[in-house]
Amino acid sequence: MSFKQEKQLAASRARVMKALAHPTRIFMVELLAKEKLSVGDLTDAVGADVSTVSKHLSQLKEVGILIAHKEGNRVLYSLICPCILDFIHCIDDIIFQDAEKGLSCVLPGAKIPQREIHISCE
Amino acid sequence: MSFKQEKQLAASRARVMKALAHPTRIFMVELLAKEKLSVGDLTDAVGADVSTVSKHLSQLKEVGILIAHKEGNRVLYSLICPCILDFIHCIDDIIFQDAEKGLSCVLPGAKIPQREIHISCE
DNA sequence: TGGTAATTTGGCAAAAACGCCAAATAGAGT
DNA sequence: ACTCTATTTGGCGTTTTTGCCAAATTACCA
Repeated sequence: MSFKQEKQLAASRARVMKALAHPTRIFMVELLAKEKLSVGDLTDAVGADVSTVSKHLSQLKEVGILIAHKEGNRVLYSLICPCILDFIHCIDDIIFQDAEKGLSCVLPGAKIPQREIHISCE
Repeated sequence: MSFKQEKQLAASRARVMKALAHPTRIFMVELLAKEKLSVGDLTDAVGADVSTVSKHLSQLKEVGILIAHKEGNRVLYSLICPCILDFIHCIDDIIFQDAEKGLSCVLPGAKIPQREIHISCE
């Protein structure tokens, strides 16, 4: 792969990564891993302005993480690729490690939910 | 887990995610997955200002993705948690999907490198 | 057709991220 | 101590992201 192509790939990856790089958006992705939810549902769940939530969802849809379909009055969002969850849980390993080193900012005492499939971090 | 704790966890996750959400930083992480490299090595590899590269590396170190150790004159960085790679490759699934839908911005013809362990997307 | 609820869009001000320069720091060799 | 190389840090202008408001859009229902 050429240098230019490698850069391009990194840019694509960063684009997707960036869509996930926000507390509210990560939170919503996790909720959507369990079930389809409407914009209103998510707005209630995360406690932010509807328009803000809508824009966050657009970003996630834009990069292909979420898909939307209308159901009557509402728009239901759902997670396209469940592997995103493994993804997030891999991050948890890092957070956990950080916590052990006193580096992190996880709330002391907060338990990071266990996952079934563990991608071990050495 | 309380609402506040969930928010906190999402914030921690976003913090790590954000560190990865940059083309240059992702690129460097991938290089570092293969071998330890110095700031100078990476600067040459990515083609950016040294100070910029140094700051990018700091960010990755800050959140516990990289570790640094001095070797004589230089500072060698290396990847702490190899699962980051699975992580990145999961993103590739999304990019690939996007490409199929004509949504993405991957260079046409660019082959996304195959990985051994496939976390399938549905 | 008018009204209402759900969602998206445009706009804008505040905050954060970026990248380069110049200056400071740290180590190796002379 | 002096120099050279490697790296980090401070500063600063530019760009991007964020979040709220108000206005527009869409679908349902009377």
